[in-house]
This record gives sequence, structure tokens and C-alpha cells, in this order.
Amino acid sequence: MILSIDLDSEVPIYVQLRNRVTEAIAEGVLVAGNPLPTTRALAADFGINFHTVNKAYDLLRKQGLIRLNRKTGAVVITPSPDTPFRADWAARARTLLAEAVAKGVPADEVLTTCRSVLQSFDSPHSEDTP
Amino acid sequence: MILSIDLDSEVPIYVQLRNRVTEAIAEGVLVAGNPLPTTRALAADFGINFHTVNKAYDLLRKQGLIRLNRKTGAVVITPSPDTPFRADWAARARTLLAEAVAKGVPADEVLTTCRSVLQSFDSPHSEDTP
DNA sequence: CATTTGTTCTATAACTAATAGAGCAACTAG
DNA sequence: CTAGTTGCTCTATTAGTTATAGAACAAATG
Repeated sequence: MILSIDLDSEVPIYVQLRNRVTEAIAEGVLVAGNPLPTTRALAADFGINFHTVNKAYDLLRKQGLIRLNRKTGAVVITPSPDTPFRADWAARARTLLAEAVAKGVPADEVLTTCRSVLQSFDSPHSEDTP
Repeated sequence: MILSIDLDSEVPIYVQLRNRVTEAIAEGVLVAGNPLPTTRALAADFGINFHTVNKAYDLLRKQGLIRLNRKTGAVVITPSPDTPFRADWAARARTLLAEAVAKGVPADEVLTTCRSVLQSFDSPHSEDTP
């Protein structure tokens, strides 16, 4: 797995890590059952502290996207999109969509952008279909 | 104008203020030329410090949504959806959409939610059309 | 000219981000 | 059963952010 983070970004490292893993799951690069690198290994890869990785994994666990086992490590799980999540997500979507509309981007263009992003998640990402 | 903020939220007050104003512009409640309350007046309304409101207004100015004049106060302007904005916005949209898809929400349901939010912005919000 | 308003400066307390080290608890492999 | 790995917890420090606060300046209106 190749995760890229920007140490100079204004976005906290642990948030970037959470976002990248979340996107990898959405893309199908990571599916239920797949293991994530250990906190210490991933921290060593990026040259950051393992506590920072730990924080990102903890966020993902609270999001209900991974399960953390001692010794086995972090594993992607099959999520359940419950009602509280949908409500919270819709509120955040409203804020983000408002930002584009307020900036003058036409509603249909906004929707087209969303559609193409969603389509990019749908396209297959298997390594063993040559 | 009625802006509501939650002092107990984990979202910083100045971010909430920016979000509410952004949404009001997207909804058409605020249109180009409309004045915003003065920083001191809005701060008094919410019982918060005027520096906090100042920070929110400064964000909105950097977003290109309002113009700040001495004495005249803050005024909503006609924005220009430039390319850098679209690219940055698309990246953030990707992260948010990934969150829903990774959580198991079907892509078409995500798109439907976005569409209904955008439609809620389109519906008229004029006070003088009985 | 006087008032209002955004702007800027300094300052402080509480919180967050990231790093760091130490050690505990559980699980697997040998 | 032992040894090692790994998540987890604890304390601690440094740097930055959030929100508050007071004071004063600059520009534009009336």
C-alpha cells in the first residue's frame, strides 16, 4: 500500500493518514479483511512518531472502518452506514457544497464533480486482473 | 439575519460563523450587496468576543465571499469561481465523499443526498414574494 | 470634526498537535 | 510455556491554535 502524506501541509498528519486510508477503502484498494501496516512500521516509513499513527488508527476505529487487534494489527472491516452517521455526514456535506455554490460554481457543475469522484471510486483497483 | 452557533460544539466558533454565512450565501438568503452585521454587534448578539467574529470575517474575505470596508462594514460580493478554488474544493470533496462510500453508503444514495442539498439551495428565499 | 468600524498590537489561559520514552496486556509462533 | 510482537496506556514536553481581553490606530461616513 502506498500512502502519501505532506508533512508541510496545514492539515494535521493524523488527519491526512485517516483521509488517505478512508479514500483507499472507498476506492476498493483496501477491502474488508485487509490488514493495515502496524503503527510502528508505518511511523518508521514516514519518519514520524508512532503515537501519531496510533491517533489516526484510533479515529478510523471510531469511524467504524477498521478493527484493532493486539498482535494481529489493524484490519479493515465491513462497515454499517447507520443513521447517526448519515445525519452527521449530510450536515458536513451541506457545508462543503454551500462553499462551492456560494463561490459561484453552478449547482449542476458541483453535482457533476461529485458524480465523477464517485465514479472514480467505482472503477476496479485489483492488482491481479491483467 | 438569524445565524445560530453552538458554543458547546467541538467546531471552533469562528469556523461555525464562517460556515453559517457561507450557507446563507449559497441559500440566497444573503446576496451580493447585502451588509453583514458589524463585528462588535454580532459579537454582542452571541455574547462572544469581537475578535472571534473578526477571525470569521477574515476567513470569508480570504474565501472571496465578502468585502470589508472601514465604517461601511462587511458586504457580500459577487464571487469568481477560479480554477485554484475548484481544484482545492474537488480534493476536499473527494475526502468527504470517500468517507460516506467507505462507510458503506451506496454511491447513488450519496449522489442523491448531494442533489437534494443543492436543490435546497436553489429554492427561493426572498422575504418579499407573498 | 466626531463617531463608527475595521485593523492591528500585545497578552493570557486553555486546548490541540506532535514528539518522546517507558511499560503493560494480549495474542501468536516456536 | 516462553519469547516476541503489537496495540494500548501513562506521563511529559514543545510548539501552535482557540478564545478572550484591552488598547489604540486608520479610514470613511455623516
